[in-house]
Amino acid sequence: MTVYGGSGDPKRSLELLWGVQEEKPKRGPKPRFTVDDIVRVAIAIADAEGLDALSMRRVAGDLGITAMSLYGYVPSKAELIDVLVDRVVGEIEMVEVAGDWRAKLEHVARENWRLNVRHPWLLQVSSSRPVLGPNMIAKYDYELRAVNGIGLTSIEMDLVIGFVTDYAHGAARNAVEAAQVEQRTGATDDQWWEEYSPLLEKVFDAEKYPVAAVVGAEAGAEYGAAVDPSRAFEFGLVRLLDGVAVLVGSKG
Amino acid sequence: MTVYGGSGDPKRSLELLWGVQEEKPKRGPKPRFTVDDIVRVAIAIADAEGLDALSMRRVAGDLGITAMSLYGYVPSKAELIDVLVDRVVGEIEMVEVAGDWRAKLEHVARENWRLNVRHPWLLQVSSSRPVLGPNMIAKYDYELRAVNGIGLTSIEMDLVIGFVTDYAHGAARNAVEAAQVEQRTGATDDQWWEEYSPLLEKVFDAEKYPVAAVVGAEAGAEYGAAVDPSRAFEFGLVRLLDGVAVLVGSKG
DNA sequence: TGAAAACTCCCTACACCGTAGAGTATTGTT
DNA sequence: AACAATACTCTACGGTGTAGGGAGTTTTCA
Repeated sequence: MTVYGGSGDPKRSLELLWGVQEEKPKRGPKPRFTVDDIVRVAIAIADAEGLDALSMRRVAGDLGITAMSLYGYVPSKAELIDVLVDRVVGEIEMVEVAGDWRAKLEHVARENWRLNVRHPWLLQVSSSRPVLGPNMIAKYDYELRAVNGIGLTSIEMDLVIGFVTDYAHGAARNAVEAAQVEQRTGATDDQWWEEYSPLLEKVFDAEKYPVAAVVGAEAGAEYGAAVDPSRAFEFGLVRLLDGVAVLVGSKG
Repeated sequence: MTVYGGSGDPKRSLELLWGVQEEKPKRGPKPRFTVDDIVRVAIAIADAEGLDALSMRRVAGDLGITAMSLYGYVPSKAELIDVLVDRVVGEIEMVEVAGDWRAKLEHVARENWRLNVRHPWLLQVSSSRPVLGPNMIAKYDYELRAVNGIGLTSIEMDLVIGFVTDYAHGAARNAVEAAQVEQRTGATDDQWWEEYSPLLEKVFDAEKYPVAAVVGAEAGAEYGAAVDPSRAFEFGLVRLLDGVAVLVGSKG
């Protein structure tokens, strides 16, 4: 279900990511493709149809070769995914944001949100022991600079960045799932609720759960759905920055 | 990869969850098991070996029957997972916490964290349009009561609870992945880093990324690893509650 | 100018997955 | 005893990642 990055040979993954080339082969037929071709096709598949659709057979098929031929370019699927991740991480807009740390940090959160919404399959790739490709490192440095020189220790800087990026990932996950659920089930939120609510009313005891009854009803009416992920992101972002502000303020 | 809850027939799922029984059959052989037996076995498998190991064949095998026999109890795997989720959600400790909203909200966050760490496969089940079983509803009501009567609107209460639970889920996800990566790769963080760092040093340009170099080194030394998810959770929890406090304070 | 080496790519196979469809065994009712 | 209803099994399909071995193509060296 969840796919794991960094599972393959770290050496080979790093070589792929940083373009370190062992001396290239002299004899034998020329490869028809490059790793770059494969990565491009793979990202297209994952973006359009999700990580479930990204199989070795599918990638190979789109290139016009067989699954096993890919193993001449890439040691296994795990390393391929490592490369995909670092590739799209490079899409993060790493501009110098005018203003204070808060403006910069907000931009960091929004860029992380955007990245994950644009490439939802990223949310399914585990990030423990990530393979540190060039774009991943550039991103880490860029994000740290948002909170550099405002009185935080290195540890605090690292924790704050983790806090912000994790939040953005979680919020993006909710947004992506909400967007996909309609397509997956073939029913809009309205249609779903129309079928679901009469069934639920038979079993839900509004007297036993008065708070849930009131809040659930009001929230549903306000959102026009069970949840509104985009609004939740904006709401949480303010709380989050307020919370960091308390920390920063305590250093002054 | 990600598994989707609530994909099956909502009617049948709700019946399973709320124990609504169609009149039970008179003729034919007695069922050997109950849905409860199946759920218990399935949770044991998922807890011990993850959601990937939870196949219909595996559950059936553990019960001593064949995969297809399960379809007499449960319409499909999707509904089974719906039931699993509501079942473990019932483990949340819904006690009246002494103190103010902050103490209550902290308890909510910790219980969500604990639940997801204890049943890591929960993190792989999509939560859009969740099937609202009895335990899910009880949890929602319980959590809302933590922020009831402190001047927030219904919408704000809903958003705050979403903010807190989403945070706990994300933090738990990191903790679970960090714990699993060692088992999965057969290498401790130390071993991994010993093999990885010399390779990375060849490609990492400390002059190009001075902030990342300093912070990464200090953080690594402090944690004794690349990350410390438990510490990150505690750190973020304080920021998060501080941020909510700003909102609550503005209502006073 | 062969022959051999090196390389890319294909084919087959394995053990899994969820579940459709059809068949069999067991039980209760008439 | 006959029949109906149910529980369960068996087989099959199209999918997964990738191991192993063979086929075909290009370059190098004698």
